Amino acid sequence: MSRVTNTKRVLQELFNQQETSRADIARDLKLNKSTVSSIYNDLDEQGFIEEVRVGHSTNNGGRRPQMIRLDRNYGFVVSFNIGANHLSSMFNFVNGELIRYNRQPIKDSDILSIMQMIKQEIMRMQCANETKHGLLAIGFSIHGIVDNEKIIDSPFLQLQGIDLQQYFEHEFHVPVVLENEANLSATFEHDFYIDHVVKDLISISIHRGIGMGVIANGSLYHGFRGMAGEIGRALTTTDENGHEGALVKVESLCSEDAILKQVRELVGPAKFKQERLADLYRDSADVQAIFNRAARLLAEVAYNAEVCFGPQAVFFNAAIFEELPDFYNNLKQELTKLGGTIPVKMVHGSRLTSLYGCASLSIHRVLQMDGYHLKFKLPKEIQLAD
Amino acid sequence: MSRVTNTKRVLQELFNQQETSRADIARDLKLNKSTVSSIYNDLDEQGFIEEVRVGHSTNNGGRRPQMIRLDRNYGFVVSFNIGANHLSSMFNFVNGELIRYNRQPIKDSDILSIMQMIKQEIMRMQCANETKHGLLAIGFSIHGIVDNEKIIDSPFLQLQGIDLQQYFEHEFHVPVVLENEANLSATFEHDFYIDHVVKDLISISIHRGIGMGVIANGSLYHGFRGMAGEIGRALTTTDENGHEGALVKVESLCSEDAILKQVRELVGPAKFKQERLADLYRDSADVQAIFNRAARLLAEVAYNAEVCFGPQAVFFNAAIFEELPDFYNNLKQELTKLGGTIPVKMVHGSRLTSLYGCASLSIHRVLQMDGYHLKFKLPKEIQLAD
DNA sequence: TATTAGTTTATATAAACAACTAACTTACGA
DNA sequence: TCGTAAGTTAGTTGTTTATATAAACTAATA
Repeated sequence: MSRVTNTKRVLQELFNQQETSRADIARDLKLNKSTVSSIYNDLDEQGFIEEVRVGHSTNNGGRRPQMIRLDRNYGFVVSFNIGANHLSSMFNFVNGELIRYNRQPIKDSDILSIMQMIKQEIMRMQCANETKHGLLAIGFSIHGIVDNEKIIDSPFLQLQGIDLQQYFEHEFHVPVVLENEANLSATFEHDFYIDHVVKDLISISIHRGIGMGVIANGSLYHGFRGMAGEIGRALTTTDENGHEGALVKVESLCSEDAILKQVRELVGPAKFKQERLADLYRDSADVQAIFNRAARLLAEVAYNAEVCFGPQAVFFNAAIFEELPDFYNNLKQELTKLGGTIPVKMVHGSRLTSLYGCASLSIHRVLQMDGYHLKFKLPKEIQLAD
Repeated sequence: MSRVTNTKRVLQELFNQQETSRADIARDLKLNKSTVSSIYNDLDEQGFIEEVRVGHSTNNGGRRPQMIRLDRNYGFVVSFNIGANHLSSMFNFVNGELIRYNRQPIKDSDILSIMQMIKQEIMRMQCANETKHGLLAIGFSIHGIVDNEKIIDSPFLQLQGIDLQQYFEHEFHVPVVLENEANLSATFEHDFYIDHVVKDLISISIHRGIGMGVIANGSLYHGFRGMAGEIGRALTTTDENGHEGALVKVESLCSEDAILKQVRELVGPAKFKQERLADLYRDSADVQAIFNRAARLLAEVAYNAEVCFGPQAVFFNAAIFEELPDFYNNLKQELTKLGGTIPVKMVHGSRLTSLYGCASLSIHRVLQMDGYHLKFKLPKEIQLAD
């Protein structure tokens, strides 16, 4: 093993254990104590190490270990999600812990003014910075196809030829990472859901469109030209009343946007604005019908994915499920009907998943730990329910 | 880099170039000439190297290189495919080249007598052996679910509790590998179709059942408990005449076995035996209808897979396509109708793909090169057509 | 004579090893 | 109860060993 590899393995150990010691690391990695000691000194010099406390001896006695962990004050990363009406931003310490989450409305959808907001947001945090190295990386959660750090298609955001990565790398002199939103949610579920080792999972995101992120063999799977998991673009027929309908995209029928649009058209814009979605659902069989069809379609899509990938678990990220648990329960029933057998999980706090996933991606990049599994603590704002 | 890694990289280079030289390897791997020289001597001692010819100098002069390649006479591997009526076996040199292919009928389907045949087949080759190390590994192509070298489910072959791996490892003292048939075909397409670099592909096999093998990020994807690609088990409705039918497995409608059974029932056993399948197809609209439905179903399945995985190419391995090209063309049309855009390839010589894939797997195992891409020469008995 | 292939020798890096110090627990005798 | 010896564990400091590189070599060409 080369020095570089061993250093990465020590850093990984430092990251993944709550706290550890040099002796522990040597035992776990089957390295000599002196090797670990040497690498430790390198890492310490770079500011990666925080001494937590002095540990206990065993019952047999012996010198007490100095317990250490990754120093979260090494630096921070920031992630952005440009939504339909809001710009979400999240700052995280290098260990993934939350520093600040913010969600601000976007008045006009002009890309330049959004970029201005992003810049301000970063500069504000840079002023308040108390970490050793400050800003380490910037990440963007993209609602579109991303291949090899390049945005191939961005249906919901007009970029007007602007290269986000290039601009912000020049502005802040740190790496800028771009990744598809569903892929980032999948990354979140893989890296933060660490009670169980899940190396193969799919994560279905339902927001303005529908996307699926895939973790295969413990790492994100992009497919050719980033096309993996583009299930929203799958075609289905609009066969409503028995007679065969036209071929349309799945997401034009059961994305959050599409569903809300159907409900709005059904109940009228006034009532739609006044009442809560849950009330509209409860009181109207017609509204329920819209959701039932969406649930059926989503179940089909999820079932197909389950058969193809044979994952260990399926995750759903959808604010509309949180708002309307009946919708989710309906979907689960439809899935069972089709023959689905894999555990299905629903994320409470789906607004945050792609940002946390983005933080993980940035941190991997900054630490040059791509391909290494870093385990993050599940934030308390997010729950994974059945 | 450690010695072990560098040795593997040199061996990989030796494998993947038709012929090369020490100087070339040093340049390609960016290693020092002396490092390569040292590793070369190790490999030479082990018998991996064959000196081919003395190369040419450049126009500037200079000593001529000694051209070398992997010595195929290092040893051989053997692969078996236990089919419905036949036992296929294939012997390959360590570089993947064919030594012998054999297909013999199985009189009774008793597992013990099949094992006896396998043993004899191997011993016969061991007698004729002229390679340095003889038999290196034994592989089995399994029509069923395999997880982590264990057969989870084998619907077409009654194993009666016999552990193939354990038995043959004890008998011949070489590693025995087990892998799913569709996965092996996918491995073949990945490792032998080397004109284009294809890191993400799916390979659909239609024989007694229907299976899909997946190469993701350049390596075989198994999914949780080997369940990836079990598309034959997907459910579909038997909605024939407008009214909704029962849920049945896809492979119960469009596997080769299922199709032939339907045709036999339609035309009667006598006629089915006498005439060629192509003639039956040409002469009967009813027979065509059976195939058309199968084509539609297969297109659906393939399209779903394409959307989920976003592969660079889709391969079909099916003897029935070779026998009936119209069936395949039909499938391609249906795929286009659904919106498929990915290149589709059909394998001529599909009987051999899983055996060649198995050889690749065994060779990877023997050389301890798992995770390294070894490029094999496409055998002339197999063509990949559009 | 310049150039390239490949080997030999010397040197630097880094991992393992062995022996060390530091700091603890336990057992036991006074 | 105290004190001390024996045993255990953490972590450091030379020393040895493995291995990659660099430099200097030989061999063989245009």
